Amino acid sequence: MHLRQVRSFVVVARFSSFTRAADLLNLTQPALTVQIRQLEQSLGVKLFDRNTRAVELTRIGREMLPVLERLLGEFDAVVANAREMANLRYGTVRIAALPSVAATVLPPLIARFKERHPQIRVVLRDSVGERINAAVRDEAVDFGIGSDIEPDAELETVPLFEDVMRAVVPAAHPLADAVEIRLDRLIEEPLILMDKGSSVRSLIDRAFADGGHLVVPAYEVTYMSTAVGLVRAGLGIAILPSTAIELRMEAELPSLAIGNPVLRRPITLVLKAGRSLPPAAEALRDMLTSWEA
Amino acid sequence: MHLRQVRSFVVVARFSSFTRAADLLNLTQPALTVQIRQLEQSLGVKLFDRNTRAVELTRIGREMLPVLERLLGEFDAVVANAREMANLRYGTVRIAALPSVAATVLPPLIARFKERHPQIRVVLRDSVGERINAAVRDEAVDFGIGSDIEPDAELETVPLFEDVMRAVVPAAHPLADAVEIRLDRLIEEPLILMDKGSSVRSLIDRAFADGGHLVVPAYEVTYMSTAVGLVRAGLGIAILPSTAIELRMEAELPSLAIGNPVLRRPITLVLKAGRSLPPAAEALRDMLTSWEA
DNA sequence: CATATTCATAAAGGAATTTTATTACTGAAA
DNA sequence: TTTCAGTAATAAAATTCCTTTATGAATATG
Repeated sequence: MHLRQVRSFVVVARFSSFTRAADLLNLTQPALTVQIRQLEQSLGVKLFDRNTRAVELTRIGREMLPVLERLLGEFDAVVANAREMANLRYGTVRIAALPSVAATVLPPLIARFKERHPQIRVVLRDSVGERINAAVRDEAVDFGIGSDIEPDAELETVPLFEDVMRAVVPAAHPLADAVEIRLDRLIEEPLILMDKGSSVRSLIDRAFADGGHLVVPAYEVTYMSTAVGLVRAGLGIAILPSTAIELRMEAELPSLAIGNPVLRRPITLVLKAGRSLPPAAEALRDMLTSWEA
Repeated sequence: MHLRQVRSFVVVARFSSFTRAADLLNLTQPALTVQIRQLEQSLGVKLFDRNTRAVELTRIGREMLPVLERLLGEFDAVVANAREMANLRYGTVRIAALPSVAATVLPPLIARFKERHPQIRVVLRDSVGERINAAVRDEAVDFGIGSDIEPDAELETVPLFEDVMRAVVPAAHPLADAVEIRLDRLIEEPLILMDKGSSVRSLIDRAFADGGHLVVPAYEVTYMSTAVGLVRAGLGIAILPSTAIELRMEAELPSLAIGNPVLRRPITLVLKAGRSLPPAAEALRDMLTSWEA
């Protein structure tokens, strides 16, 4: 049985006429006659009683019509649904991102995306690096945004931008007017750092270790806003990603570039290798990769 | 979208392999590749991520698989259902018949039919002549069995057999040993006749009228069994169709042929003109027309 | 590094479907 | 009753579509 035949059956039944049905279907009448005959043969039952003057459903045809019509409608709905996904008029994008990115870079991007594609749902999950990779691996998310991804055959990474660390100092601090500070100079100050396990912290620990230092932070916090609060209270200097600083504090607190070495954190897109994305996710990814910060 | 493509989709998904799926579908692998590509194009979305080493559903493919599988199953169920009807393994036959026929000739016939086709349901409705025709006309029944059908463009009739009227007399009646009786001789007896409106009664009234007589029955009954009861009580002579007498009373009561004129009632099959019958109804009709009483 | 396996592609062949042209039938009108 | 108009069925030709054959490209395995 072919769907085309079923479609023809429904139209012939509706019009009680092969000629008019053929018109609507953009077919010639003999083609339609053949289609109905084939459908009847594949079902083994007559669907229409027809002569040159009238076409009428048989009892069995009458019984089958609503059933087949419903099934046809469901098929069409599936197709329509798929096409809406293809046209970005329906769908969901699932992302896992580092909290710093999820809180700063992504919101305006997602806002622009929603503006363009209001019917697409975006699910954003903030997680630490390792969980991002895991989520991408089991396809719990369409893609992830992380940092410092170790090479993994299952994962494919695309560099997005580099996040440079800056030192955030209290307004009253003697360094407040400086432009840049060397990393080893910071060791003398009470430091406010992110928890161990965060990608920002690993980067800082590694940099200090490379310089022969061991950091003992004055405060360890989970959220960047806490770090900012501690700085504002004059309790120490925080080392935070520049994206977060630019977006969240504006001119409120002074921040200094860190030199020698510059602390860079590459922010990368994480994709499951060899897997295509749903159209909506692809569109968002494209906006992300072509994005000028 | 074609059902064939959907079928292929399901099989490829099940096997995660074009080659093995093609095997199962009795196709070559390139043909299958083309089918899946076409399906993807008609839907506008990728269903599989594939390389030469692995075939895996995309997220959208994974979402669509159960839906399409269900729809495919429903289609197959419709086809299977139709084929079972064609093979007389499922279906219903609806008949409207005169009460005398419904009570006597049909039961053994239906019994034989059910023996041969146990899964077919037979719905038998007993009605008077006019209602039989109406039921056939609006296709409330597949066919009818009546008598004395006036020509009607919408109806087609097939003679089945002739029902001959006989006089049923009480065992103690002086005529009990006779073989035949003339119709005009019956007028002298107390007669037990069916209600006006029944086809048996019309036949009798007409016959008497032709002979210049007006019948005034001693009893008018609705059911033949009532008539038989009255005869058994010695209250009169009943004029009943021979089929009914043979089948229901056996040797219990004597009955006489009626001569000059013989009262015949043609029993005919009534069909809606130009309409085909469902397979089950056709089978029962065939048994009926080829039946030796 | 070679090999075997697997999916993709292109061209040729074959199958199925559609169109064109015609016939046969039916109901309505002359 | 006959004719006419309209309709579905049929047959053959043309076309479209699909499948196969042959081959290529990619990748994991030994």
